[in-house]
Amino acid sequence: MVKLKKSIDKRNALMEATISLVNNNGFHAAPMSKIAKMANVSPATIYLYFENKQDLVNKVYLEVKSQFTSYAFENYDPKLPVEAGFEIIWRRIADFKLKETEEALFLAQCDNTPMISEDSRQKGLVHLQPLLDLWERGQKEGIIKPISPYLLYAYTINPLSFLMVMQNRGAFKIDEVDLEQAYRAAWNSISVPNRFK
Amino acid sequence: MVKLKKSIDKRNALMEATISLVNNNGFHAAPMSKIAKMANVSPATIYLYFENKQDLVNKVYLEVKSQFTSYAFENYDPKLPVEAGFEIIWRRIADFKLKETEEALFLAQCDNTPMISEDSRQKGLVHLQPLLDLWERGQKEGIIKPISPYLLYAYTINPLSFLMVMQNRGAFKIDEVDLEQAYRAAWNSISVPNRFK
DNA sequence: CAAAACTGAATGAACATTCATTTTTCTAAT
DNA sequence: ATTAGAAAAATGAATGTTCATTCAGTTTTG
Repeated sequence: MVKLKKSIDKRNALMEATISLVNNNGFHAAPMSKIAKMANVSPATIYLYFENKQDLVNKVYLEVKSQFTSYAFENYDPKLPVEAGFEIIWRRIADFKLKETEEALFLAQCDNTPMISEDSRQKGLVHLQPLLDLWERGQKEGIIKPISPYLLYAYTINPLSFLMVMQNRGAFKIDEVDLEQAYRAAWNSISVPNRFK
Repeated sequence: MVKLKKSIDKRNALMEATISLVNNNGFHAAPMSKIAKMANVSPATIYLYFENKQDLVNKVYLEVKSQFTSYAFENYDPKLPVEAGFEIIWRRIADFKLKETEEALFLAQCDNTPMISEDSRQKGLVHLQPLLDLWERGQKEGIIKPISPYLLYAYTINPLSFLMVMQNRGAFKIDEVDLEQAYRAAWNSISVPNRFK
């Protein structure tokens, strides 16, 4: 696509409309016509900014994923000790999932749809590297269990997605106490037990 | 719908076709016409067994969910001590998710689609009660942390879904060692730490 | 031969995408 | 500064496809 100086506002409105509609009732409930209407734009205009629906959704995905990782590492310093660094990142991720619900919910919707290409998923993961590096350092120092990063992710980050979705579905409400307990659970699951602490 | 003595074989074939097609590429890729073709049946025949697509999918969901819970509690005895009982259930669930991949994947697909009604979700949860009871008993005995069952689920069962999906996506392969580590992570996250054990 | 089960083709709605025009913005010559 | 007119943006309606569901008729079963 040739670089054009089209209105960035319209592009943003389209992306936000996409997020909002997908959140509301899944990809199923986000036809191009509705997206256009919500963004106050003609359906045909979408195709000036995006190649097609796949392209639109994947672009939104990458944009939101990037917001997510920026947020997660905002006040992380790789020179911090392992446990402190982990807690900072974990709490930022929790914040994002519980406060930026629109964005977090959209990402959760994307996790399971074939609308997102393998390529986009791969790209979306790249910016998570600082967390993987931290874990590796923790393992070298004998603080974090020597297990696959997939396991580390499954037991520390993924539960937050589940809790966020449940909270959004109205099943229950996460308060400060729950969050504290969730952090303890996450850390206990991946840290090397130390009975002499 | 009036009770008819229609062939149970056709009904089963339709359910299996649904699972297979949904797994292959999401609900998006499972049109009634394809489901019918895969079950060697006319599209019109589906409507002799199910009211409509929603009904079909929800019935399959409840059926598979029920298979899942039967499997999970197959050799569980509520009189077992808490930790032993938990380990038995956890390992059965892990087995189901990692060996009965067709069924487990289908359930994961269902977790995020608006095609499944709130009512069906509710019904699907009912048979999980023995696990909730076990957790409650563990909490009374001071063995399991006094935290919300949603947290307990998020940190012990949900990670298995994540790992299953990742394995199915080819991202990595769970071996015996991973499984052992996963169990330790799950138990460590919810059990009351005991430094004198 | 009647009731039940089943069928392929037809119907109509929803949707992504394109197209022929119109509207807006930009440029540069007066 | 103004404005002609070219380029860029935007549009609503049209197109063609896919799909769930229905219907009129056929086949199977008891």
